[in-house]
Amino acid sequence: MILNAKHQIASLISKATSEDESLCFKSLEVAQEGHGDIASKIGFMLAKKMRMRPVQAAQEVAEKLKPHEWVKGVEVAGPYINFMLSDEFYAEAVMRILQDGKEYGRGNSGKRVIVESPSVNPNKPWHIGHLRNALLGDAVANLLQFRGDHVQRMDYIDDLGLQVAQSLWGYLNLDKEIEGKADHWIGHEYVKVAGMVEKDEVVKKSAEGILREMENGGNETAEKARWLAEECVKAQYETAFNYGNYENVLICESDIMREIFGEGIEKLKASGAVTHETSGPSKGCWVVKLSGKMRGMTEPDKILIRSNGTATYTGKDMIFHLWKFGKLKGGFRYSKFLEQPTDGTAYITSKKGKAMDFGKADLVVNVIGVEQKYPQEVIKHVLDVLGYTKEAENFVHLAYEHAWLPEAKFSGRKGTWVGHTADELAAEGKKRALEKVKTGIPEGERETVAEEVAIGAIRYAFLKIAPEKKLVFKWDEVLSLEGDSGPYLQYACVRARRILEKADFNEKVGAYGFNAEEKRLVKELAQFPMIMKNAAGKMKPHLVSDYLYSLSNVFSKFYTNNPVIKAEKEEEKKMRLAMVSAFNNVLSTGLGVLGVPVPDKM
RNA sequence: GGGCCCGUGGCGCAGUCUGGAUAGCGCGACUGCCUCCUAAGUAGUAGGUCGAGGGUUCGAAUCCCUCCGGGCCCGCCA
Repeated sequence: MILNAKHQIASLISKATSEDESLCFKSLEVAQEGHGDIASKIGFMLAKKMRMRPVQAAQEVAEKLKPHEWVKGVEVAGPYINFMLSDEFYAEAVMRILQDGKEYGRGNSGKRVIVESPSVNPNKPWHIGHLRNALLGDAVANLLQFRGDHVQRMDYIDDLGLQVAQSLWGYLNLDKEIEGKADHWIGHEYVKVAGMVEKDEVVKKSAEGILREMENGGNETAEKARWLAEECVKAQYETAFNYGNYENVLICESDIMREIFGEGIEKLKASGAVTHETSGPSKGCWVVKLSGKMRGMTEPDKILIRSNGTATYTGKDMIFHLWKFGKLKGGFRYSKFLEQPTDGTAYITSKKGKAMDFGKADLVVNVIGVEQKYPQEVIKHVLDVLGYTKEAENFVHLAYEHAWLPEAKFSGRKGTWVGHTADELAAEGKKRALEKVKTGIPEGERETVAEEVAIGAIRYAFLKIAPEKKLVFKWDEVLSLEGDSGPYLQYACVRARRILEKADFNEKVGAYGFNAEEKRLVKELAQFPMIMKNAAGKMKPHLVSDYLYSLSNVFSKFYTNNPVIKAEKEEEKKMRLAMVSAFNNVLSTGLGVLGVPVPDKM
């Protein structure tokens, strides 16, 4: 709605100045406190052209402005023109939100999008670094869905890694039975075996033998490895579900190798983009020549196929991306993996299964650590070389900085994740929240409330900071229940809902004179569509967090000083109820995108 | 050697893309506010050379250049 107001005002300025409407629009911003509602810096922009100083230019323009029902007043403040919006605008803004309901601010872009996340190796539980990836991926997927994209949440499972082979070696030779939660068990097993491998050449060779069998496929060891990997992923998904995450499809590396790799590599070879080296350091390899085309690298080539005929990680990923963009004829078959509590079935690539409509994306978003920036750029570059210019543009590496502990970085091999897994974080959060839950809440509901508060606090803590920011992990900050935190937003939402429960609300509201705090609230609400569109375009959930926090802040101030149910006049009560309902609508939608749950009470 | 990211009150951040009015917020510290819709709230006080220096501009935290500090990357690992 604030956009509509800006367009109206741009039109007024355009008529007054005969300047292009888009230029006038560009001069507008949502004003800060004390400078009206919408401010124009058109004075600066036209000063030179009009051969006067900005202050005079603003004065000239202001005098020629025609009235509009949404504009109550115009004030020239030095070089700025400040517009005060009318009660009619505010009333209409509130009604618009109520009419649109859940659809308010939603787009209809209709793009096919793949969001790849979190792609955690299937040999350990999620630690807080993986959690950051998963939450970012989930929130970005939600944001794009809100924009109207058709989103495939895709999880890449590296079931052919040495880590899985080593864990399997431990399973076969040491313990033979999974105890407790599979991801934790496998994680410990891996630490144990990795330690042995360092000292014991026989173990090392044995584990490497397992890896070879896995890569060859079609044997009992490979089946077993796949089974173990899936057990681990299922356990990791328990963690995911606890945090409210879900996936649509899991793509296993073993299936990439079996189903699409051959076609992909032939395509690359035939395209001429990949060449076979007959001399030099990369003799016998298939490489992409990058000399002079990519900055920041010493070696001019990137090897996709090694001289022994096997594929590098980048080689596999390259072909995976040809598939993601629908550039291969072949594809996968899928079978059901898990029924998810939040959003239906997750499918996994498999030998049998059925064909399904995954892939063929217009836009690919990879949520991957910043340390993989270079191989990701290689893929983007090769797409471009292959003539897939549009696809190269629509290949996005959403890089995030890692989260680590004050004392050390996480290492799967060394087991530094022990005591700092996403599971333990949720448990600790719940414990802390339980201490704060009001005694007035019945015993049976306290656990649920504490869980929702904890998950909300953690999700918000991760999502409120920009992904490129390093995150040195401190329990107290992530589990904060006050101030700029998840529970603050939940609390505002709960208070709003309680008011709505206690009062009869009829959407028909007559003419009304808004006070300053009411205007602030409505103005904030009216910016929601603009904020969401911007956040989706940039794929930055923290812009949503920021907005929702300041919205809740404005609501809290409104709440403190403006009684709703006990409002003095009937019109006042009606309009305030409408505002509270609009606030509840916007905040609930926004929290939904962030995946922050709202408890019934707190 | 080259490339990318970060540097904003004691601590943690937003704002930088798209330059504008006294640089916002949270934590921590201090002082107030619950006979009134949930005080996980709210009102206020103290605390800042926006890493440094130059440049562009009527105007720079924001754009350009140089430098400093921290991190990541430049593999026939993934």
